[in-house]
Amino acid sequence: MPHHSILDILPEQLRKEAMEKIQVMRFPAGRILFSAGEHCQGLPLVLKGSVKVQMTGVSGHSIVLYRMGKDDICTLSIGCLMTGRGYRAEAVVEEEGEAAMIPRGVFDRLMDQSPEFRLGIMESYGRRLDDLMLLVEEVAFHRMDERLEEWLQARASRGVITITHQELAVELGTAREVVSRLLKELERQKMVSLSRGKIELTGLLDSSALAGA
Amino acid sequence: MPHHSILDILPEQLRKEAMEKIQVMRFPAGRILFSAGEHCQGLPLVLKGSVKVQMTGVSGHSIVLYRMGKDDICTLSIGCLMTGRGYRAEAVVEEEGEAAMIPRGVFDRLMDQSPEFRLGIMESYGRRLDDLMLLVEEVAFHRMDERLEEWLQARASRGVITITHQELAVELGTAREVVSRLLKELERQKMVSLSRGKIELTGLLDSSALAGA
DNA sequence: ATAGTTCAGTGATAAAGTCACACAGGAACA
DNA sequence: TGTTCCTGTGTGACTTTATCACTGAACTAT
Repeated sequence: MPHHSILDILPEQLRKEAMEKIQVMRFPAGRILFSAGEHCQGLPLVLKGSVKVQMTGVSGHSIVLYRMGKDDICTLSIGCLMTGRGYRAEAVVEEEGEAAMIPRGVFDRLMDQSPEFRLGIMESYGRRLDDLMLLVEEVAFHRMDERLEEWLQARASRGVITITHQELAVELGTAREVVSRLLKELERQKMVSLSRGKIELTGLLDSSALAGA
Repeated sequence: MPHHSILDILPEQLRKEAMEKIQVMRFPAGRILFSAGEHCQGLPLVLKGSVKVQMTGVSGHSIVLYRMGKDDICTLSIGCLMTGRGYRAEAVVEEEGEAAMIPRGVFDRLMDQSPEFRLGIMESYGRRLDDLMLLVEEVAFHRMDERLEEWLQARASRGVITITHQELAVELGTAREVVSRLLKELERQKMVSLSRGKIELTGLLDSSALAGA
């Protein structure tokens, strides 16, 4: 493996000590790591898979804030741990994977002893800040039809996406009806073909066709 | 003073070493600390006054992301320093004040040697994350008229606010025309009275009247 | 006073969000 | 093999917000 987890690059002595107190847990897709209002039980460091973090507004509408992948530590949890306040958002496993649950004491010790670990934490924070700033800009200033098309293209590894309009609305932070209408318009333009719970990219949006051509 | 700067609580030896390499600078209101695209020249730690951070979208519209106050370190700068990439946003001094410019080496040393400093940094990051998450929720799900009223009330220390509609539009991440129309409607409802560059709170919005009563 | 600049107001139109409801596709079950 | 139920989708009507294109008002400098 060319890539090591942030825990693997610790000095041997420190690593051994840490690993004794860290539990590694497997998470199936769909598993909720924490919900809004709950209190922090330890810092999840994602080792494999991906987790999406979303929040629900007073209106009851939700929006996906960002995703965590390999070597991301949950910066939200750090904040909750420090302040003792509950989570403001919810974390849901998207691709099954595993995470190391780091207890507070170990976290403090690693921050104290390892420059590499510190760097990893700062990078996680940096990514989160960047993600959120970009999201604010998107939500505030970009048109919904463009955002939808971009989202579809970004996930178009295969030509078919399995998702409901409601879930897609949460991804974009809008209402289900808006997504349904925009998708219908894309279908009229022969860019997608729709069926229950499924979106097939067909026209200019279908990058897999281009790759295969 | 009951409150000490994060630098004051460092152990004496460390503090002396650090202060030798840290420049304290005064900033007048309106002064731009950094602009989008620029590269990081050092980490500003706000000692006094306040700084607003705003970003401009491709469309040319801007939005205020968050504000920094006493003891906030510019988390955006940490990220820029680490990755070597340019700033994505712009920082403007709002209330004149002063900031300590911490060079990279000193920052690394303080992170290594001082748990108190580390805690301060993590708290700054936590606040930023919180601010941005709340902002996303606001922008995505709240109505503009409510957001405008809340903004006005939050700043209504005195009954008069000195701001142009354009500046207010940037605060809320919308267009100047929208602000003008909503304000005009508030004026019809006797909540405010408008004049060039000035908004006077008069009706239910005027908390200073309540306090004085 | 005059010219130039910044601010504010407003109509027309397009995009997006809300509300209310109809209907379609599957799953479960009799 | 229907019938029932649930979830997902489509759509009309209406409101709110964004955009475009102007007009005119208020201040500034000469």
